[in-house]
Amino acid sequence: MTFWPSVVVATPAHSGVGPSLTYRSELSLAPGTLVRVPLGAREVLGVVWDCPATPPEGLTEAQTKPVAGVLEGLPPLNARWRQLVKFAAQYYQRSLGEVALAALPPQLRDLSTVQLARRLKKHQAARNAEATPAPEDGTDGHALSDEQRDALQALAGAQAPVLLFGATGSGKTEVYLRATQRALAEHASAQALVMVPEINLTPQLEARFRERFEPLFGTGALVCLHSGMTPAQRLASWLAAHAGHARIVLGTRMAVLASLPGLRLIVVDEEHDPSYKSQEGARYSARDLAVYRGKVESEALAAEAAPLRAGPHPSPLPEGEGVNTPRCQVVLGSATPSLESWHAADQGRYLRLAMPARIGGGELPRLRLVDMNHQPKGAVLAPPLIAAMAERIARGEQCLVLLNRRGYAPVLACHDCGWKSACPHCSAYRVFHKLDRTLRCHHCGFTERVPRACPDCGNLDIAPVGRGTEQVEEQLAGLLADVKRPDGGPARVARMDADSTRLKGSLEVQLATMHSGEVDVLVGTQMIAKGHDFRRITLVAGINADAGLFASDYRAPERLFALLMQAGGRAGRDAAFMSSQGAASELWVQTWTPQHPLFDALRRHDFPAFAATQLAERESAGMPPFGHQALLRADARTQQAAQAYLNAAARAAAGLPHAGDVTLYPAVPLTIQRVANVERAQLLVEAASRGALQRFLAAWQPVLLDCRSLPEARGLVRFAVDVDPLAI
DNA sequence: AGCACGCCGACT
DNA sequence: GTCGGCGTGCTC
Repeated sequence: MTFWPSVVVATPAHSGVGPSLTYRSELSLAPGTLVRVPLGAREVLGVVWDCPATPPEGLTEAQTKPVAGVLEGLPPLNARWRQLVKFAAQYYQRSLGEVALAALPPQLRDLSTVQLARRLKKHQAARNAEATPAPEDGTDGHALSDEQRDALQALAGAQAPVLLFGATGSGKTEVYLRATQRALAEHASAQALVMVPEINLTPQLEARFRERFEPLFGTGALVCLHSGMTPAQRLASWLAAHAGHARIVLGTRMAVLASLPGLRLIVVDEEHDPSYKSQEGARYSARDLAVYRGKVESEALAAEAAPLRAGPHPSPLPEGEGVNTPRCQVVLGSATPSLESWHAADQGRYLRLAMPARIGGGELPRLRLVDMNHQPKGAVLAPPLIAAMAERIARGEQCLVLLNRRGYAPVLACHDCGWKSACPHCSAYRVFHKLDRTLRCHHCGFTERVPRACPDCGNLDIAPVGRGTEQVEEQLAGLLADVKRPDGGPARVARMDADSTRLKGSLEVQLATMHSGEVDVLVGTQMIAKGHDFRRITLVAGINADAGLFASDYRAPERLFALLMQAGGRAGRDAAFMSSQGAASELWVQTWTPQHPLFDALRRHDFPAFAATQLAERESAGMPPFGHQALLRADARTQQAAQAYLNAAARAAAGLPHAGDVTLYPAVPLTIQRVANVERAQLLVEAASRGALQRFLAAWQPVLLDCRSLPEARGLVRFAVDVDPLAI
């Protein structure tokens, strides 16, 4: 007997290959089976999507090739996973195979069936050797606040995704831990997925989870899944999750697509963070997919449970809507939720649970706004801020200084002829890095040694313009040179950004010097605002915080509010230290627009009020979450070609079904028009509803392929659709 | 995406 | 005379 499995492989939507390819097989292959199949001249990894016993219409035996091999020892990917992948592919306008294969560990693609079998055997042996510890009550010694208790109780009965709106320091992590513990206790094969926005944040959360769950489930029960791991580690983690051996998967956005057959809980920590939106390949939102995945898993669990309860042995549990129905809970946590999630909670689609108070009764930092219009001209740091920092250091407290710019200065310029350190490959300036005397383009990576003199006129007087973290570190060291710590030592300033943490392990080293108190002032980019608990910080300063407010991005206020709230949350986290110091924590913000209403809400720590005003503005402008957007992006050798392609695609859209439900805007160049010698342009699509946008995009897809071959689009390098873009 | 086939410039 | 550039086209 012959079967005709339809197999998805990693061909992109624009390759012209349909959603799947049909092969031949002597065996019936269950949907979700991983196979190796011939494709052109090579052999690739594929996922069986369907396996009928009759060939599809119009396909002869001669046109099909046999399946080359089955990856033995791997259970098939289940129907819920396949539904998630199918939804993601459809929603984000990508091919099924591209999403499916991107969700699998890359090494699975390279390994032969024999190599894989060997690897699986090794893992099994290692697992057998590992002893399962005697179960203990892992919650011993972890008292809950009333708010945490209430939140957990509400969470237990929630039939919708939960938006955990918890202030910085309110103990959201403990809620995640308890929710995980409860979910895992439900069933011997139950699994939990916990996501964080950045790789940097995994180590400390991993430590918390290990400490709590290793005594209960052993060392192999928790695995991490993120792009910072080696291919072998990623494969091992993925296999453990897929086999169900891993009870907890902790990872970044990619983890949302992991195979988790026993999934009962999904936590999305810092759910507002833009890192959850993928910016290349399939541009999915891991947060949105988490919500969808929770729904799919819950429906499957309910369908499984329903016939049991209706069966001959009725459940002794109380009857009623939803009571004790097993489900996969989704928890979105943030102190400054995304407006999308906030709006969903307003509408009752999500259950909002608030934890406004800090653990131990600590106060949130007081806002100190510095009007830079009234400060000495050219001052990077206002004198009152310097004085406040000096005072704190003298008392043995620490300060954080936030500046969203790496390097010494964003531009190097010649005052004589007007030369600037432009990148030859991008429409951007190269950043002056004083430490290694280089000019570096942060967009394409092009790096050169700093010229001794102006390359255009030979003038020796070339100077940095503007300031970055390196320069602020240098200036602060000078300004605080005479300040003494309580131990009599000089104040010490350090810097932490992507440059200082590039080497493996250096992040940990820098965090350790901060924790030990060696460092008094830490200057850094966004990365210092996120997650890290430094107990002696009492002052946080955003020194060029509102630069982003002048950008045209309509999400700028939301992002600034979240950043400042998050940064401020680093201060005064240790209530005992604060009361022993007798000092209040402060969040200093240097701004040229102190009258901005954002700061009023920030002063009151009133996110709900801020969200309400932002949502009102969005509603009147028809912006998300009230309207829905997609971008068509084009990369080309010339800006003209990029725009011509986009405008041709827009013209061709006119006759399409559902075209009347969307608005297409003219093509425009991106803010940074050229990167690595590729010209970039985009076109905005707006619709009143998600459904209308989806229907239009589906109809548009083939047109987008056809338009590539138009004469005016000559020079087009690639195009991509970005559904629900974060920036337009 | 890969990888082939295919037609034009600098090297043994 | 070949090696190799990347432009077009196909993959069950």
